[in-house]
Amino acid sequence: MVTEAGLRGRKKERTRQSLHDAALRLFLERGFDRVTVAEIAEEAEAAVTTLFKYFPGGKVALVFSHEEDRAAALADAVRNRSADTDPLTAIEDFIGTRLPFDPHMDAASPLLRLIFETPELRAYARQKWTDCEDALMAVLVEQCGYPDDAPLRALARLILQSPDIVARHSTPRAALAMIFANLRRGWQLDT
Amino acid sequence: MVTEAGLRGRKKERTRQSLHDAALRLFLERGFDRVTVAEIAEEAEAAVTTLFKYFPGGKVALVFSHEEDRAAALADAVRNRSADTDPLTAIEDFIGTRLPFDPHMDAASPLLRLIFETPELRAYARQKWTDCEDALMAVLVEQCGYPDDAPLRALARLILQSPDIVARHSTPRAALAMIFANLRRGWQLDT
DNA sequence: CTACGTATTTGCAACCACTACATATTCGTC
DNA sequence: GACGAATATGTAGTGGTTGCAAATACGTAG
Repeated sequence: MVTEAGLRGRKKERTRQSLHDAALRLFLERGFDRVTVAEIAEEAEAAVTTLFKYFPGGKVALVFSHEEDRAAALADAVRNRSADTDPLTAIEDFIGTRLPFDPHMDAASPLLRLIFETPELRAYARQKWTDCEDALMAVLVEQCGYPDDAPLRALARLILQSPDIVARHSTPRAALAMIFANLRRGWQLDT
Repeated sequence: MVTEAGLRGRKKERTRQSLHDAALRLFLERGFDRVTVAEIAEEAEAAVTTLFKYFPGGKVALVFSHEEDRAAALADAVRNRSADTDPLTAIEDFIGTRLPFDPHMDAASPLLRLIFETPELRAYARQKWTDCEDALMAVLVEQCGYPDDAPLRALARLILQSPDIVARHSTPRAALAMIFANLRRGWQLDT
């Protein structure tokens, strides 16, 4: 999403950023539930109602400022994969790029710690993945021959759990690979 | 859990039941988020504070009155399985007994419809399963030889998603069997 | 540069889930 | 019947979230 042109657009972006920054600063300083939305608004020099206009997802959404249409991106990644790549590998790669980068550096990242240790935030992050279920299943049905839809829906569901599963792991990518190896063996999609 | 003896115990049970009944009646009549806890308390002739004393889980918990220590029950089911049953089958059977019974009868059940169509309630039901993750992984580690813990944690996670996955299915048990067949092939535990 | 229409912001009041606390009531028991 | 412990109640919050009408700021046409 590109920043709107004009003074208005710039101010909008600045306000959004200001709210996001204020929220992160206060959350990291005091912990998620020791900060009120009123305080965030004040710190960002905005009204509470403005805050909710920018982040309809509420307090939790303030942490995740850069939203993407992940479902569409995931579906694209599978459809436009290179010829020598099977669907599951394309999905694995896609998820891999959305994972915390360096295991040691990121494990120490205060923001990741905050998200990991705050149930509400973790649930939100997880749901952003599971919201892709319908899209993922659609693309699986389209790309893999399979007698029934049910196993593919189950597979989609299980795949979308993997980011949250490996997030607590010390080597997320390795854990992801292990899960995908087992899923591949279990479902045998190939085609 | 057995009802406590004496007048006191009987009244406690009656109050709890009264709150549960009132909540279900109102929820089914108007929908979950069109009912306030104040209304439920009034309908049950109790104070709001009393309501929260009985259901610390809040509004959602009012729907699920009979709580069990599911984690312990699941672990027991695996440990005390008959000699010719493997761990995964024991788990599958356990989950099977906690699923909605008759597919046609239950699909029409207003209560199940309510739970299914109310995100908050579905999330609560799902979490009661996923809360068993640690216990299930512990028992898997104990019962199955496996080089690393990580795949078993992933397996536990995926297994505990299955109840929610198959809940929307027209033939939950068949769907469950299919998922477990794939998981079995994928993880190859067999001991 | 000015005035007007529209997008955005603001403060206010309200709703509701949930909690802390002090007070009252009820049950079991002596 | 009286006393102590468990339970219930009402009140008064806190805090997230929303609706609304008034105020403000931006873009633009004249």
